[in-house]
Order: sequence, then C-alpha cells, then structure tokens
Amino acid sequence: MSKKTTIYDIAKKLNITAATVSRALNNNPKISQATRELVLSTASKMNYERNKLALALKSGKSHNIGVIVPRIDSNFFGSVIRGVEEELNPHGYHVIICQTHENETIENENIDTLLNAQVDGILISTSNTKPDPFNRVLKKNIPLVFFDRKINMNGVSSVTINDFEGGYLATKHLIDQGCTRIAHFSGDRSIEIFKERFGGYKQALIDSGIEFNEDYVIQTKSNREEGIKATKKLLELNPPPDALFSASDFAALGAIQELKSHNITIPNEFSVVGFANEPFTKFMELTISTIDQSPLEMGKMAARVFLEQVNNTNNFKIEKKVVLVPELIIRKSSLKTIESNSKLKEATS
Amino acid sequence: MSKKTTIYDIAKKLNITAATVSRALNNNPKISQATRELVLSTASKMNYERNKLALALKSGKSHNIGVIVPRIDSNFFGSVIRGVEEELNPHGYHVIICQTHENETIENENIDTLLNAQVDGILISTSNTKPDPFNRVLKKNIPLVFFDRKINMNGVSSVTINDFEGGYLATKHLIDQGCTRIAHFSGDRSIEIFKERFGGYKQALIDSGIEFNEDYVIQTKSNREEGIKATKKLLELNPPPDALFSASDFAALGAIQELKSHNITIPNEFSVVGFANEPFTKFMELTISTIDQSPLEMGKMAARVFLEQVNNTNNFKIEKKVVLVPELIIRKSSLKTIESNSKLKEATS
DNA sequence: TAGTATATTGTAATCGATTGCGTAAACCTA
DNA sequence: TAGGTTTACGCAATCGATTACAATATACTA
Repeated sequence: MSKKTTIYDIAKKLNITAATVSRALNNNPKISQATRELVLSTASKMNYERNKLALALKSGKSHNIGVIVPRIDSNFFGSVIRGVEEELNPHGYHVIICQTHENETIENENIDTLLNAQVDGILISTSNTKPDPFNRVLKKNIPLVFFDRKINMNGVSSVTINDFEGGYLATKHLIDQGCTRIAHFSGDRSIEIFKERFGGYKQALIDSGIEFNEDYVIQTKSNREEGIKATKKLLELNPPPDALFSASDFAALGAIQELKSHNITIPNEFSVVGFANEPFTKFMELTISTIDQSPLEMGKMAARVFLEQVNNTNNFKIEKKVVLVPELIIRKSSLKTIESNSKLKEATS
Repeated sequence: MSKKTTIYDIAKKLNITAATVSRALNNNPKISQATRELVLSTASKMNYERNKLALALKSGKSHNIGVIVPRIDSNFFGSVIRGVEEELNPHGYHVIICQTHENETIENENIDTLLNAQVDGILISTSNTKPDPFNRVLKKNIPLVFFDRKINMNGVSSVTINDFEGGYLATKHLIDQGCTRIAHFSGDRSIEIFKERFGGYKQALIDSGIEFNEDYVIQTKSNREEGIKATKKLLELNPPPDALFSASDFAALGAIQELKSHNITIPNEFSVVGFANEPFTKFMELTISTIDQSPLEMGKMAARVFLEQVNNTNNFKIEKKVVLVPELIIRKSSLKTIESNSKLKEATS
C-alpha cells in the first residue's frame, strides 16, 4: 500500500544526501559516528529495507543461483537441494529450481532461462551428454558446478560420489555372501554414473576370479516395472543368477517382488543390493541393502564449491573435482548369516 | 568475459536511441516495420539478451515467487513444488524455495528473507498458528497463498484438501470392513489439518453409531518410531482396537511393523489406513491403504490462484478458498475380503 | 595565524530498460 | 498549398543504490 521507503526518503528527512545515507547503511568508514547512528535509527523508524533489485542491477549480482535436476519429487534430489539450500541461505543466496524430466531439450531451455534470470551460478545434475550447452555458461564467466550426473569438462568443478566404488562395494559384498552368479541391472551406460557402477561391478567380479557373464547384465530404467521385466528375463537363464546388484533401488524392488512371486527366498537363494538408499528400502519388511550417496552432503559440498568460485578474485580458474565416498548399507535382502556378516565386516573395514 | 550487449550498444550501432530499440524489442506499435526488423536482426546478431535485473528494478517485479514448506525432501512437498514449478515457469516466473523445519522462528525469518528478495508472491504451507507474520506480507500488497497447512485469514486465499472428508473416508472404509474399535493416530491438533482429520474420524464413528473412545486416540509425530510406541500403548488397552486410521503414513508403517511383531494378522485381525499416499505405501509387500492428497494438483492450483491475484487489476481483493477432494486408496492393509470389497464400492461411489 | 592535513558530506554518474512527452517529417484533405 | 493529422523517433526522467571525485569544514602544525 504505502510506498516503500528509499534512501532518498531518509535523506530528505534528515536534510542530507542519499550518498551519506548509503554510506551510513553500509558501514562505510568515511562517516561520522553521529550521523551514522542518526541514519540507522531513522531508517529503522521508517521501516527502511534495502531494495535488492536495485542492488542487483548496480552490482550485476542477483544473489540467486540456479539448480537444475531431473526431478524434484524424488528423495535423492530433494535431499541434495535441501543441502544446497542450507549451505547457501546463510550467505544470502537463494535457490531457483528447474526440472528437466531427463530431457536434453528442456535442460537446455532451463539453462537459458537461468542465465536470462541472471543467476550468479548454476548447479546441475545433467541429462546432457554433450558439453556444448555449457559453453554458454562458461563464456559468461558464471560458476558452473556439476553434481551426481556430470560431464567431464576442463575448468568445470563437480561433486559426485565414487560410483565405481559403490558398484564395487555392492558386488564384493554379494561375493562375500557366497554368491557366484551375480546379475546387474544397469541404467543407460552413456550416462557416466551407470557406466561407473557397471565398471565397479565388473572389477569386483574380476578381482574375485568370477567370470563376467554378459547375459547377467540388463539395462533397465529406474522403476519397479522394468525391474520386474528384467528379473523375468534373468530367471529364464540357465543357470539363473543367485544375486543381483541393481543400479536402482526401484528396479531392485521390482526384482524382489518378482522373485517372491516365484517363491524364491531372499536372501538365501537370491541376494539383492540396490543403489541410492531410497527411503522405502528401509521401510520394507524385507529391508533392502543399498548404497547410500549422502545427498545432503553432496548438496552442501556443491554449494561450497560454488561459493569458492564466486569468491575467487584471482585470475586463475578453480577446478575442483570432489568425489564423495559411497557407503554400503547392509540389510536383510543380502545378509545371509551371522558368519558371513563378520566376514563382511573384515571386507569393508 | 566480453561485456553483455545492451540496448545502448544496439542503438549506437544503428545511430538511433535506446528508446527506439526498446520499443522495437517490445513490439510497441509506435515503430516502423523497417526499423523494427533492423533492430531485431542486429540484436540477435549482437547476441543481445534483455537484462532481467534492470527490468526488475524498473517494473518493481522480480518474477520470482517464494515457496515456503516444512521440508523439501519429502514426497508430498516435493510434488507440490513440482506442480507450482510446472504451472508458473511458462509464465516466466521462477520458484525460490525455503524450508522451515516446522519451526515458527525460521518460518518468520524466511518470510522476511523472501520479502527482502522482492518476490512477487509467497506460497506457504505454514507451521505458524498466528496470523501476525503474514500481515507484513499483506501490507506490502503482495499475493499470499496458503496450501495444505493454512491459517484462516480474511482476504487470503488457500488451497487445501478436505482433510475432514479424508478422515471420514478412511474411517468409514474401516467401518465398512467390519471394524468396530477403530483407533486414531493424530498429529498436533492445534494444526488445522490434524484437527480436521480427527473431526472426520469422529463424525464417521458417530454416523455409524459407534461410540467414540478417547483412549483410542493418540497424538504422534509423523514418523515410524512414534507409530511403534503408540501402537504398543494401543495393544495394552482392553479391549484393544481392531483397526487404525493414522493421520500419517509413517506412523501407520510403524504400527504395522509393531503389529506384525505381535503376530497380529493384517488386515484380518487389525486393519490399517494411513494418510498422504507416500510412495512406500505402495511398495511394501503389505501395501498400505491411504488417502491421496494429489499434491501435484495442489501445487498447480496454488500457482493458478497466485496468477489470478497478480493479474487482478481491479481494486477489490480476490479471496479464494480452494478445497481439493481427497481420494481413498484401498490396499492390502485394510481390504479383508471380496465381499467387503463390493460393499465398499457401494459406500464410496 | 596562515597553511596544510583530515574528516565528513555533497555532486553526479552509473547499472539497463522503460515510457510520457515532445517534435520533425511525411501524408492527407480541401 | 496551407493547415491538420499521423507516424516514427528522440529527449530525458525514472526505478534505488553505490561510489569516484569534488568540496567544505574542522583540526592541527609551525
């Protein structure tokens, strides 16, 4: 209703100029203590609030940063964003969120939109496989940080987890449980995280002298239905696998449901490990072993990397590749006996 | 690196003024077709992009809107935000997110922060019980929309679901299943949604001639642990209940786990209905009946209400109270037999 | 006490885009 | 062709805050 008070209003009231008011408000040393206090008190009396838009225009900084994710309504990305939020808010930054639905075109539009909205930085879990769209960001010299799903680009920082190790840990755990015919549900391996998880899986097999069997690897999307379908295929094989490392918790869930419908006992006849530590894996009656990605930490770390970059006044660029350590969470779906449990502890310690 | 091109750069190049450039860019009719095209083509040649910050200062509109929620990393709020996003992005708005962790103080700080960030509107699922903090928003004449968790305020719009009906539907369903001693896990009933769910529960009992038993109502927080604790209390009662309507899916989950540990068969000996349709309710082996709140729709609706308000050039204020219809989702945890199923269909149709 | 150093405040440009008002040129009508 | 209308564009203020530079006032030194 009533117009917002500006520094000019304060200046007029005190018969001084806006410049003086501005200086008083910004703790500029070139000002007498008396007027500083006078300005401060009348400012609060008049309910003055600094206009961020004017500041943004003047400084060229919006104090907004963009976060681009495939979906926001998943636990993983929700948690990452929460981490970003909690780290950045105290520094006066706000988070603007965009979703890509894993669509490259939409993702590129989002980048444009955020640049256009004059964000001070972009954090992204990309669905792109090509670096081209990001060159626009770099050209404008605004900080870019990849998290979780990244593209390798020179001079660009990223925060990921060690997906290779995650795959390795999960597979090694299954081997330690005595499983020998271990299947793998992989995602699209042109995406780095899935390629890495697959790589860790394969390496664990090799390290244990288990032959890699291509038939045991099936590409699935990250949902229950595809997990069910893929499990049906697995069970038709001869011999069928006796364990599964799924790169997705949702596909692992589908597998478990399908296995149960065949009266296959879990984990004794068939062990399962998923990936991502989605909440439901803990809530099932048959809790699901999985790999935790510490999404909250990932978000905070990405935010910190961003802050380092904006605060970097040097000429040289900062390139930081942070790799978080995945954690194997052992639950009922893969834990056969107490003995193997102790065996396992040796293995993972 | 290279400075961004402004309308002045274009103007200089074409030997015209910035005003003309601006008009050409904005499809102002007072401009010749020739210069319009000339400006447009050189603008794109020079990679011109309108500076949103300048526009924001001039117009006083940031084209950002703030969304305040208890947590972002829950399916419900994540989905609501997704809905807001999808509705608002096409209109050029961006969503800034704040979390309160259900803390009033933090919530009030968030409101200040958003106002200070010059958002064009605030959508909030509040943890406040008092309207005072919102008067500051209203005084500034910026649109305010409550969703899910609201406070009743004159002149303020809200989008909620009919929690009373949700409670009624759930309870009536249990009654239709033949349950007679129906317990209720309630949240903090100073919060409207929990009060309403409780009200619906009670009314359903009354309508069916079942006596209300205060011992069967326990206040729990929305997590598994509290559900377990509360269930232990219920089982000590004489007679113990034979059904539960929980205002939280998580507490319902705890109840189910505790019941199972007592070898109580679900749903035959004890039926359970939760609230919120969290993803895990569908993924359990024993799927959990629940009330769906259509969060995506809620977010979209809240966004639409906001748009109506900003676009409202009239003097009078718009006050819209949108109430969405909850949907009972019947799953294994409460569905006893085929007969009662058909009975049920009559009841809910 | 004149002259210089220091402290404090004012002046005015700047960030980039928009827009009311004014005006020159082109066009039209009688 | 004089007078009026329309068209197309320029001028300059505006949004609110910041800041280099200038100017004044006060204090201090010799």
